Amino acid sequence: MPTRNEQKEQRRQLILETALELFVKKGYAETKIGDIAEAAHMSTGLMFHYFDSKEQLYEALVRMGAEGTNLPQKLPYDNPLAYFEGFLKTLFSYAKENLWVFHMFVLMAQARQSEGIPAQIREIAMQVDQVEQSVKIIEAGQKQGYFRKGDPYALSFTFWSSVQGIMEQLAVSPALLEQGKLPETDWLIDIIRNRA
Amino acid sequence: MPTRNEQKEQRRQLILETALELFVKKGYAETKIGDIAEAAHMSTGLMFHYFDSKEQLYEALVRMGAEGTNLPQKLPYDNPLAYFEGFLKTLFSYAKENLWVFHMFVLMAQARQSEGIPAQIREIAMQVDQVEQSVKIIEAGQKQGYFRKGDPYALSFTFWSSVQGIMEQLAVSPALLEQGKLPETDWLIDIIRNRA
DNA sequence: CTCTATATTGAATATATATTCAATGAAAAC
DNA sequence: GTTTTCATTGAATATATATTCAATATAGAG
Repeated sequence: MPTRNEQKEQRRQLILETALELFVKKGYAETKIGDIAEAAHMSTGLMFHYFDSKEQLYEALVRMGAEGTNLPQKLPYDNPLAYFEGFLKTLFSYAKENLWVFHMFVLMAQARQSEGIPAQIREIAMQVDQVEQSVKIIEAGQKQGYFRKGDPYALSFTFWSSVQGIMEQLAVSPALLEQGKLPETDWLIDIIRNRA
Repeated sequence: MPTRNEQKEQRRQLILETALELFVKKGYAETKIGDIAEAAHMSTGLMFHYFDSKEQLYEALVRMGAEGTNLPQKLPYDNPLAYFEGFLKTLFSYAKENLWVFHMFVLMAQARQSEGIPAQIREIAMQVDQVEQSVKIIEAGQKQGYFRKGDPYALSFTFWSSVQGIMEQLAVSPALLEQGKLPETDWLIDIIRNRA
């Protein structure tokens, strides 16, 4: 691959990373194309050489997120609690080294929930819905006694909303990471664990 | 009080409620003055009869929130777990009947965290920080064996981020409320409870 | 009923910002 | 070394939206 193309791809990547961070910190509308350009050390006009519009740039990010943030479908663990625990451990430790993971997690939720995101982009983000994806697992796990009693949807919703809240906080306050203030995965698993 | 003034106050209140809902659903910049006016069934120009600017309207909301969302300072319970449990119960049941409470809770977090909110407004919101306010209570409660072991700040942060995540979700999906999909307070208390 | 204050509107203005574009520079092709 | 392609810029344009304002309607005071 010629250097020219590599350069182009790197530049594109730089824009995506910069935009992701800003979109998460300030929201879609608050983030000006000029802000992104400045943060990426390039002229505003150049942004449009790489992406046709702000909306398309945002869409590119959401598409990346949709590919990467689904829950693994196969359970490599014999009990479903360990599945969630494994997911959290992986998520936290990986994100700690790759801050964009926090940002992406938050961006996807924003794209799903915030009115004012163009409908077609919302739909892409909707495909990734950990709450829905977990309901069946929780339901089955309840019968085996791993999860506490209660509406499976409410349990799933509570668990994932909590994770979401924590990811958001860490996304905007990375200082907490450096100080090792990360939650233990157990603390969160205990939201759904049956401790009878 | 003459009818004229009452009318004015009601109108002002209507604007505040409408703006609160929209600011939470779409964010500060995404919410146009025209949107608020339309949702409140009035002309855009009239908004400026009641508030000098969009920023001042937002500030008025944050000031209201700063007065209302601090944690009660006196513990009317003999054990600190019951304090948090009482707070959550009150919060959820009251918010269920008064949706603006969800919105206000979320708005305050937004104002605190989102860059792109004017600095002086951020500062007002910063005064309300449940995480900081709870650290000492948790620390003391750990010694008495009520709370699990671990960094008190991390525990407080985890608990409140979880609550935050849930409030956000409920603020944008009130349907969950109607379906009774609310979390049990126990599920959240178990994040911090010591179950040795 | 008349007058005054003020609530309300819709259009005008100012400003911010997304987007376009002509010009320039630099790298690759030949 | 010349030509061609494309990255890059900064200024120009278009558009959206906050804010202002002159005009009108309406409610209360006298």
